[in-house]
Amino acid sequence: MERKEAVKVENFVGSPTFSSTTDHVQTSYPFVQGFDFVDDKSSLGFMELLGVQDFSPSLLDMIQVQIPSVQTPNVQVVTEVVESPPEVLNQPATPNSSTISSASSEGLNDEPVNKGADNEVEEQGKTKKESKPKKTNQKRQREPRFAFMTKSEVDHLEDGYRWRKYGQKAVKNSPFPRSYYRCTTASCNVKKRVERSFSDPSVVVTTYEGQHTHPSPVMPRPNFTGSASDSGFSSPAAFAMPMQRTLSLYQQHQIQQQPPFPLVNSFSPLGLSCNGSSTNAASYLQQYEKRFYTSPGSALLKDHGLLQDLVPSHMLKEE
DNA sequence: CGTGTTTGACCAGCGC
DNA sequence: GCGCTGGTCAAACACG
Repeated sequence: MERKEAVKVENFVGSPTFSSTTDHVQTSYPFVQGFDFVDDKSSLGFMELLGVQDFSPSLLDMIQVQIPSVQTPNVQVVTEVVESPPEVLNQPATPNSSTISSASSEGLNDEPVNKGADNEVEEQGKTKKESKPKKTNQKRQREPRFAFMTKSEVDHLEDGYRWRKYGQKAVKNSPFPRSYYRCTTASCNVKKRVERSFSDPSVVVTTYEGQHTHPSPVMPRPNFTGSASDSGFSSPAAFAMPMQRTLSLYQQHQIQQQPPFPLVNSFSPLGLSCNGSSTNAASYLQQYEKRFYTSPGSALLKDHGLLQDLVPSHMLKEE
């Protein structure tokens, strides 16, 4: 099954069908409200999962951007930053600034998190019942999460990392199940959830949680100076995550001197260091901006986690 | 044999 | 307290 998907991903990347263009690519940033398919309760489950509750239409309008297609892949991405508790999101949003977000206390603690998956694994030779002295008085803490929508036939999009599926649950009011994946690399507890939009079955919603503590194990570091030909990719891991779109858009905004949203999260949701207590979307943006614009080539090459794994090298080359 | 998926059961959080 | 739901575990299974 998974293998079949992998094959499909390859086709997804390289096939002429995929490279054919659509009229536009719609990209929404970076609030949950950006999920324009959220129009019923079925999707709310996901929104709740993301910890967002306010779905203001006006905000939605504000953050949605449509850009004309220029070599636009048939992909729709809605990038999203979800790293804040709802109360933080309710902060007055300045239209120009990246509204978004904000500091998230959630999951950014240095404190060891009692997540059932990590260290617990070793101790879990015992029965499940007697172990799991999980959270005591503290609420469950989560890593910052980043979600984006991708218009794709396949549910599990290749992103250069290796994932192990550890669960699948039916989503309330949705015919499509949600799959849970964990990074297979030891000591890396990045997780991701994949589900298909109920309203638009062609849209896959992927939510990443946590940060990779390692480079992509699948894709050899591409040589951005020309390793990837125009004809294809040497690795399936070079899946052309529509991030490229956001990058372009980001640059557009730069040119227009219009403070963009923290698209940085859409480039590399997990590749940035966000271990600070004051981490927020804006600071992500600043971080990325700094790295990207001070040394575009090297910054991208160096360590952008998903970015360099998701964005085809020939795309980056163009940037 | 190693790796990954499937799937039922379990657990915690939350609302009532 | 109870029921619902999301998230996770882990045994069984499939596959190369």
